Amino acid sequence: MAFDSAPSSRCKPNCSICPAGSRCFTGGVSMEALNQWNDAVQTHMPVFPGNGALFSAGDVAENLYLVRAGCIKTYTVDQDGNERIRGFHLPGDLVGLDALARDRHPCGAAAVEPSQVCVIPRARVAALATKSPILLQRLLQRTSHELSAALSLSGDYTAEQRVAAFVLSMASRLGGASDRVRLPMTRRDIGNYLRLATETVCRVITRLEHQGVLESRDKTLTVRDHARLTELAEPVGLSSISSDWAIAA
Amino acid sequence: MAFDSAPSSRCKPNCSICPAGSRCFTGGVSMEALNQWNDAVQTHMPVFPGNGALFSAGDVAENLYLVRAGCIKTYTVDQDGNERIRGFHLPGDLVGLDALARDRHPCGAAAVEPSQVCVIPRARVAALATKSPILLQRLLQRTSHELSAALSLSGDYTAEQRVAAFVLSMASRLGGASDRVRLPMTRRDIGNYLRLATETVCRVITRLEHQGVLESRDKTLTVRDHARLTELAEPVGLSSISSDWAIAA
DNA sequence: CGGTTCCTTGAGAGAACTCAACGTCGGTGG
DNA sequence: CCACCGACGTTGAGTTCTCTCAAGGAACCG
Repeated sequence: MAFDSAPSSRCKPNCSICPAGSRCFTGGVSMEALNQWNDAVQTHMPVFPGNGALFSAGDVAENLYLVRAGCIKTYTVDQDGNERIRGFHLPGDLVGLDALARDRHPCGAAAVEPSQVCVIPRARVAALATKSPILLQRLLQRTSHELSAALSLSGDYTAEQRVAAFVLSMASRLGGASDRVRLPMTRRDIGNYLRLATETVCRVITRLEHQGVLESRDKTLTVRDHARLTELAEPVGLSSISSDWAIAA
Repeated sequence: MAFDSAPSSRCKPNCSICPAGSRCFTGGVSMEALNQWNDAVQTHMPVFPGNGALFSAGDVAENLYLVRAGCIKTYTVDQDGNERIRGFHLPGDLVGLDALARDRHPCGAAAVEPSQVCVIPRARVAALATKSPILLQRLLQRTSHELSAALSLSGDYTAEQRVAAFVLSMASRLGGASDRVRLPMTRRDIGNYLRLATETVCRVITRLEHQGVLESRDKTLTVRDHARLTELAEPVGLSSISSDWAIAA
């Protein structure tokens, strides 16, 4: 909410030199559509953990955000004060999609690590969607991808399956070709997102380490047995969802 | 799949006399938008349980469907053959939204009870979305509502909370003012959807009956203690999602 | 160098699952 | 007409997985 009204930076971004690169929402669209989109982007700005939220649940949805760098989590807070993390948004991801059809944000958003987001006024998004079919399609696409991810996690999977799917999903979305995955969020956040106790997340990672599937060091995991991890994650179906973003027309 | 290519009925529906009435996706839009929508509706047709699916996961998404009457379930089948129900679609609900941004259906759809659906060719939907902002908004709205519902159920709630939320959600979506709720699907389907064993669903309903909260008779439940049921369901937040469809502009 | 947060490991408890059995209902065929 | 069969709903008993509670160590910060 603090940032919504008072961005601390006001430089106009240029999509062609964005660090999110091809992982961006706009990846692969025509130059014309990209320029339309770029025109709609008002500014980009930094977001830091602990410095207040990007926006809070119930706030008037003024903007749509696009993660340039870092990691943004969205969450709801129930009346008992318990946080429920709805998703982690990585570079190229949109934040605030679920407010497109409403006036207000149904969830809050905050940085997990020092991050940067592009700001797109909501009115510009709506206008753009009617002008550019490809961007409209992308919006629907991302929204339905989020839907699929949510549905995937709503299954009754074991802790091992959930963690395996999460690791693979993050690896895929971060787009690195290497086996190393840096998880910027805390174990508590991971557990909250996967609906597991923090301790269970730790235990599972330890167990997978003993089995030679993973290696854990600080916040970085190294995948040692990719086949086994995939086998574990397969029923959840989370990884297949995030990886086809770039492919779809 | 069978129906996708060979509808057994070909009568052009008229939105103004539809049994789904105001609960429909189009509820409350201008007459002009409604007519545009009605033009896009190709036909309506019956769907029966056990007679094959409306469409299957992986099928080319040719149409969007709108439930006129009955109940349609959408589901995925994992490689072990286990069905995972993603949602129940009641009169006025759209089926196939998650395929809007793709070529193929990510899930299958089948009737839970004898039902009727309107058929809208996918190409017409896309065209309509760019022409009519209100219909586009409704599409995004419904998609994000489904997202919210999925996220609600992904929480780690107790069996009692899940069942309570489900009953209230169904009651609200069926739109009846009475305390009676007919659940057309089997206990197995309910359990599958809520990620509970069939037996657990039974036990919970029995327990709620003993507590004087519910009364169960065949497939119809009667809510005796609405306050208690709401209290139980509240943390899940499922009921609040489905009930504001008619309100939003 | 205290204080805080995060990560990790252990022990016990509880909720839901699995396995199993039984009653009911509706359809089928002898 | 009735026996049989399968699907569904319900209830009981034991098991398992994850959570809760508890504690210790490591990293970070004022």
